[in-house]
Amino acid sequence: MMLSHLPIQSSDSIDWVGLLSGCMDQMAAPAPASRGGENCVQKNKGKRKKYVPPRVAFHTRSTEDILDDGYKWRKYGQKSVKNSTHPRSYYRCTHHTCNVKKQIQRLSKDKSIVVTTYEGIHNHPCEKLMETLTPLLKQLQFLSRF
DNA sequence: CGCTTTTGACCCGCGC
DNA sequence: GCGCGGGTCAAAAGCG
Repeated sequence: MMLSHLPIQSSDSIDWVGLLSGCMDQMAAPAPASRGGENCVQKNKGKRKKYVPPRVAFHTRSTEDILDDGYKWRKYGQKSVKNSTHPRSYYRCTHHTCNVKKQIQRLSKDKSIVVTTYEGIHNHPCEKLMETLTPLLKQLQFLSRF
């Protein structure tokens, strides 16, 4: 899991709100069927509820809406929510193999706070992260020899 | 030219 | 059963 890597620049505080439901054991999220009626995978099978994908939410103090966390996101919707004057944006990871979603919302109380909610786990490596990490890892390996 | 964003419509779950 | 709120789709426009 790589969740603590976020290279957040313009934020001075991150509060985990976070629900880590189901944790990492169900990271292989089944691809959603087309749209509409088929997306409710295993409704009442056994005692499982509904299949809740692992979901993580955290608050970030930032003036920017979009936190570049190393992955590429494509926006697919925007909705105004109740209890908030600001709209909520829906993003999806652009990797075809990876159906991780995230939604970004601003607090109506404090518009300098951005709530980012991740849903699902990336099942592919993050190139940007690797670029950053590789030289560090090499250095670590080198240093650990002494 | 290909990919992303925008935006209204559509669909579904849930509460009443 | 119906209405509302919230999530997603998809066509068209926009941008590099």
